[in-house]
Amino acid sequence: MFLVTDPDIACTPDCCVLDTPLDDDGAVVLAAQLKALADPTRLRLLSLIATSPTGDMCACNLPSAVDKAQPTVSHHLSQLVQAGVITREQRGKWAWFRLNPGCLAAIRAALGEEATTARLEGTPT
Amino acid sequence: MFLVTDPDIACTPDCCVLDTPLDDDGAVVLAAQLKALADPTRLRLLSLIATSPTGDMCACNLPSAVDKAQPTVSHHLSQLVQAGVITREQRGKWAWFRLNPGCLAAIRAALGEEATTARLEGTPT
DNA sequence: GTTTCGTATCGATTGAGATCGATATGTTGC
DNA sequence: GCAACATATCGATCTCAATCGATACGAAAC
Repeated sequence: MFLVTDPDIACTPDCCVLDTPLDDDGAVVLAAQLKALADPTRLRLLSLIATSPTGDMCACNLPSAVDKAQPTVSHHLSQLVQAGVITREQRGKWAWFRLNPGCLAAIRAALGEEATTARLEGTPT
Repeated sequence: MFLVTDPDIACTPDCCVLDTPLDDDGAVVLAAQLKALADPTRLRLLSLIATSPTGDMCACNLPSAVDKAQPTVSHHLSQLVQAGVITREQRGKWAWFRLNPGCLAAIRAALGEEATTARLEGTPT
């Protein structure tokens, strides 16, 4: 299994699938990023955290919010943190999570910038 | 398993994880889209097709290009077509594949538009 | 220290998916 | 019709991941 622990590395897939053919290593890294997002429960957790009025969310509220057991939610949150999509902060005995917007932006960039898409569609920029 | 066959449905996850909390159904649809991309071999196939000078690619060249057996490549191409990311066209006995740019754009949109990310980062638009 | 509570880890189960050899399907050319 | 070739499907194997009960870890309160 491919592990990404450094958020700076995790969130800079400095490639775009529409620009140059993806090499093997680049494909593995980007696939790991996408895999972290490609689960309904993780997407819901991410969305709950991202849309929170305060911008962060306590882990204690999440199991009931997504209707999953506490170990399951903890597992998914770890995956999201490891991928760099969210960050974890310990406050007393509670764990709070916050979106790392740059990571999502990097993934979007790897899936093609607006300009590139426009070029492929023949739309003048 | 969740199946998406209609490209129009497949490519319009009309939600954004950063705008409103994702409901269960929306999460399943978006996760299916991302799962189609979350594989190194599929990303390489997608990249090869997207960056081809002519914009399309014959299936006959792909197994050697990604160093996988023909059934494996056929399987992955089917997944990409089913997800709506690429389209298939039969020319004689050859199958040609082409990028569907709108699908990638829709996925990027579901992962947050630039404006939304800027708002979360506090950057004035 | 002990209790209480929140979270992470462990262990087991279950299901999904990546891979490929063998084979079927379909198209072209003879 | 048949032969040759391109692609898809089948079937089996193997690996990985989602889930959750039980339990360990850790912090706060008493």
